[in-house]
Amino acid sequence: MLKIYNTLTRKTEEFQTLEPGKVRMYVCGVTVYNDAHVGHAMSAIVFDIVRRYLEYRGYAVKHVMNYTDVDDKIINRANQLGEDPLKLSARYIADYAADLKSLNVLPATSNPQVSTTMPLIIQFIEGLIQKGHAYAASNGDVYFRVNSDDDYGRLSGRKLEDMQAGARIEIGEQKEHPMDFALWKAAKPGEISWDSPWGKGRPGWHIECSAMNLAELGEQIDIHGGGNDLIFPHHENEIAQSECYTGKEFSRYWIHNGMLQLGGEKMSKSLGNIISIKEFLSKRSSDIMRMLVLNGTYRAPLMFNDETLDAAERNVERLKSALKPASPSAAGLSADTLSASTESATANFTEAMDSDFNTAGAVAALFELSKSINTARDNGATGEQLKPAQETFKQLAGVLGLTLEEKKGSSEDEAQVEALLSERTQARKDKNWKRSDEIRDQLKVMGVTIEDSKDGTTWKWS
RNA sequence: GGCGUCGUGGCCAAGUGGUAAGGCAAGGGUCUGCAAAACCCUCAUUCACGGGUUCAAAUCCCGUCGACGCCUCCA
Repeated sequence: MLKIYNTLTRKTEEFQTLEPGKVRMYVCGVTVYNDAHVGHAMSAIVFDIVRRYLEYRGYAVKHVMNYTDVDDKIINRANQLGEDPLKLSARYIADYAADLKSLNVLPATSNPQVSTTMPLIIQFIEGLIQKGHAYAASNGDVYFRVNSDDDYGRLSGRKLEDMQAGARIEIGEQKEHPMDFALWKAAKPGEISWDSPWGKGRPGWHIECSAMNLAELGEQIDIHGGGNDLIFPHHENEIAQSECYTGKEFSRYWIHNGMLQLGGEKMSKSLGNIISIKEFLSKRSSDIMRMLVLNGTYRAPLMFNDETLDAAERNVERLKSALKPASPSAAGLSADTLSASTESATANFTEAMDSDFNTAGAVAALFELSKSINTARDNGATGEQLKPAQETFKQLAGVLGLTLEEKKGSSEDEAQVEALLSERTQARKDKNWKRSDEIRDQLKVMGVTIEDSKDGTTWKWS
């Protein structure tokens, strides 16, 4: 039985879907105006794992991830670059999709955008006004009336009275209550805008997600996810809008990932301590990023530094070792030692993942199995004997989204490596250790690691 | 100041009442011409601190200290 920690109730609860066998999941995506960073990667990977595991458990998952392509920051950036804001965001949407692909994150079932959801957003706001949950100000802004929602604050555990200290009404805003938030913002001169019953303008940040949820998944969903920095105000406001509009409970489970920590601080655009996904992937593999996430707890802060990354890299290498083929000279094992360990590893894997996606425990189960496979191979197991365990191993690693693929080089480089290796093999036959070690050093510089064994020499790019 | 999450070995970290998973690093060993990889062994009587509940607590309760996140945009 799968259990999930629900931010809404602050408890770990049994997972039950609205509709048997089907999961409707909405995850807040990114605002597209510059390169995505490894913090975004963490979030994308966390929910990719959630999705993959739900599918492994037999659910049909409808996974929606939005793109915020209408926003102040996009407009500012577009002005700086002298580019059309929607062109700018289209560019970064393509860019982010490519980043996700290189991180082995499965594409969402759909990726709605604000700019193409405009009629529904307007309809949504009109509905809220009709029900008395929103009001239009004379300047063309529309605000959500927080006092009209008795439950306001229940996701973040705040009370309106407590929040007023920090709240301020900006100059030019015409709010009834300091915590009222914008559903629609009147256009400033020269800004991109859409026609509405309240004049030209554009949507506030939160309403888009409520509208897209409704459009893509209906009035009620099973899982709503995002970074824990979105709990307030974004998700709080989404709940308020959606529930006031439909009169029904919006999402049953709220899942929030913790923040990536760089030097003891959250990595974020505003702090400027950013490492982009592209920059990361130019130095390390996507499996290493994913292993870093798997090694931790998705809800807790994740330490991102050379030490934790090096450990993740070693972990990936260790897992890869389980997939090495049997020795060609293997005599075979007389007894089957692997099927029992395969079974127990699978059980441990599932048990861990069932406990609120305990990926660290799931990886530990993979290490167990990897050790059993390697021991069997060392003891002379044949390829046939290793195969079932290795297949299970690959399947479970795949549920976590690990590729366990070796790096690839160009064919010209490979030809050169092969030539050097055959020279080295001859040198070793001649017991010319000096030349043999020279070649090994030379290959090392080229980025090639070699391993000698009774059955010959194997190599890989490192 | 308010709300929330959390403090487990050198590092990352699992474990929410029954006597401390796993990985990295470190040390020793098997194998190897030497390496590398793999495998074996060693590595927290103790879970921030102080009280309390219990036959029994890292796990529950109270307090203290500390870290991080949110309260403005943020995955």
